[in-house]
Amino acid sequence: MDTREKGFVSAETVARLAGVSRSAVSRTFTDGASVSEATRKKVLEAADALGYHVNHLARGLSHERSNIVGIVVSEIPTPYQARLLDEMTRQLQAIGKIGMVINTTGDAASVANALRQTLNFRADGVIVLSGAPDASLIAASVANGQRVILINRSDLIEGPANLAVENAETAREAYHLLRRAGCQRLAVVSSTAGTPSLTARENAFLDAARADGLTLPVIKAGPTGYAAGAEAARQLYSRSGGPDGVFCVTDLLALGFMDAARHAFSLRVPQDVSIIGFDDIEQAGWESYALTTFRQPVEEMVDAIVQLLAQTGPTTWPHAVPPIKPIPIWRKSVLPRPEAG
Amino acid sequence: MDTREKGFVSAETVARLAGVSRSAVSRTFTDGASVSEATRKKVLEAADALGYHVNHLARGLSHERSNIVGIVVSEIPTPYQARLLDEMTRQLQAIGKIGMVINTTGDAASVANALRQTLNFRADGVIVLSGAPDASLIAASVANGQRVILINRSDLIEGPANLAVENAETAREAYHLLRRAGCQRLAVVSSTAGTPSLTARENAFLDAARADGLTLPVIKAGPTGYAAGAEAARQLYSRSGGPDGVFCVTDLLALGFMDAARHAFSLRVPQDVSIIGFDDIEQAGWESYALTTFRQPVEEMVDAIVQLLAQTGPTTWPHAVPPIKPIPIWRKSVLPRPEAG
DNA sequence: CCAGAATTTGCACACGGTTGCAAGAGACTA
DNA sequence: TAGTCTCTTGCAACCGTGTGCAAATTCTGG
Repeated sequence: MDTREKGFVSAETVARLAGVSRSAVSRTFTDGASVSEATRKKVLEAADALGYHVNHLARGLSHERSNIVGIVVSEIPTPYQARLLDEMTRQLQAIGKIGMVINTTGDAASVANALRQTLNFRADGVIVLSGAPDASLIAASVANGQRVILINRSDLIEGPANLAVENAETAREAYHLLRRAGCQRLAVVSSTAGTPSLTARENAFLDAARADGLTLPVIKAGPTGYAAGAEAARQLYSRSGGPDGVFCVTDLLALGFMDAARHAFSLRVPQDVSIIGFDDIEQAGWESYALTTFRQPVEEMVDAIVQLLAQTGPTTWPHAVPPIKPIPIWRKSVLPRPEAG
Repeated sequence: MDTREKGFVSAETVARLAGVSRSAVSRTFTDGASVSEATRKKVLEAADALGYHVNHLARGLSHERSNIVGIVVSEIPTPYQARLLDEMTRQLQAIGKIGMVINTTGDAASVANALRQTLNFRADGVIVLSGAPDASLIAASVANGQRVILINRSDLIEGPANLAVENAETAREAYHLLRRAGCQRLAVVSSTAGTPSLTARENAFLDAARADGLTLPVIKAGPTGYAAGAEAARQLYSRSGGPDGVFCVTDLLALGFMDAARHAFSLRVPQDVSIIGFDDIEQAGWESYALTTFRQPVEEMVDAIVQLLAQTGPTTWPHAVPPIKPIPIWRKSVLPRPEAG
């Protein structure tokens, strides 16, 4: 071994051991730099012996890219968020970048802090999965040359790209699915979280119903998915005339709703009530639920984002990235169309 | 606004605008440095006008701490992992550090790469949640002064801290719980993933049974939790004499097992079969499952880890951090003791 | 108003890399 | 052998920040 006791080893040390200049070491580890095969070999051997690893922080100083991408997120244990985070870190690594996740509570101050962190670390870009960042702060990020990508934030600010899912169209489709299944008394279940996506789904469903002359109850029984869904069922079925068709703006809400409807009110799904969700989280496919829902094509979404991040060039885009279209997944929580039975 | 068009603004620029030296700017943003109130004010105003943010990469160069902590993980969408990741990022932020997550496939090469990344970014420490890192690579990390914390890796290497959960003791407790519930034909359900934790639980349960003169079937029907659990049930019940008491080394396995037992074989839980899990993921508490299980005290675990990371001083510890004790959570998937009924 | 103490400020170097530039080393041709 | 061309190599400047040291300024007390 060597005599070094603590701290990281630098290119200087490697250079001395290999008997070359510090530049030679640098070039050995820089793609496309000019080094002879002989010195490269000497350098690699010395580096290996000393356990040398290029300092990316220092590299990021002179180079303009840090290869760090900030991911601003909240409620990581939520299946949908976790899935997104998984795909995101994986694909970022595939293009040589690394994700720095910043866990927020979702409120403005917390998100502001998160954005500041990404600026402090000179991140190449920020992906905002949750929370509604202040417009001025986003402007600051963009002004500093940072790429900002918002997911499903409806704020129309110039500069950041906004990856949108077709919430409204899909909610309308959900409405017609339930109608065609023969449902008469519809209801919408949402949560008090009130993110732009959820509100968009809610409103589109209500609008479609209004076009048919119906006004529907909307229940928001709490902030978190499963519990709020269960509570919504309790409220809706505690008196007679409960719905026979329910659109839950989130799969988690749907699963909670289904469990409460079945166990607290002995309702059968879909015979007594048809339930339709949104997201297609893994649990929606479990045998106890077999939830009919709309899949968010996470892989495709992340792919679109990562491509934006990968390209070099201008750091602002027209914020109209083509919206992503969820895919209907038929399982067993919605009655088949009468004529199709 | 200002005339700067692209790129980040540096302390130099702020200094010029404020009419002070660059040192003054640096000191304004350094805790405990000596600056007069007047210049601090001038600097802060200029910084605000320009959108200046201290460059943590540069700061980490001279300073010994980067405030980055690597988190090596795989299968993020798994509820248990997601929960751990959530708590980890949250608590790291609370002590002023930031988590850089590296998503691995779990195999040796992938983990090796992950560790190299943390060295490249001069992370203050690495937390390895999954995968079995090569001993030599860990040694390299430790030699470079990086704190390494392994979670539930049984490898006894000098240097890294190893946070252990009492897998064996808890599995033994599970065995006695099932026996006291009156179960006669026991089985163990595990996965082909074969991580040290899972194997430890498996073996301890089998050993306890062997002490009673029993030999038990162990089914490993696949790598991923839910599907492997369901498949295990299919294998065990496809011929007569299936178990009336099952220990699933993971909650996900238990939920899959339960679903298949109920829906494919019309078995009642717990009347026909008692099922006990491990982890206490959120879904275990859902009404459809009401799984009796052992909770891993994630918050407490992460707290222990973060405390190790927070302290300054030597970068190696005696690897005997006091092991964490899971807490039994009684729900409805195990028969109550006969005499207690 | 002055000496001395206390505080603030700027200079210059360090941190660990990258890179333009010019000089050096071979290789090839005439 | 000289001349030209190509490939390597080292020097030195730079990226943006922290900080020891000495000079400059302000404050305090007489």
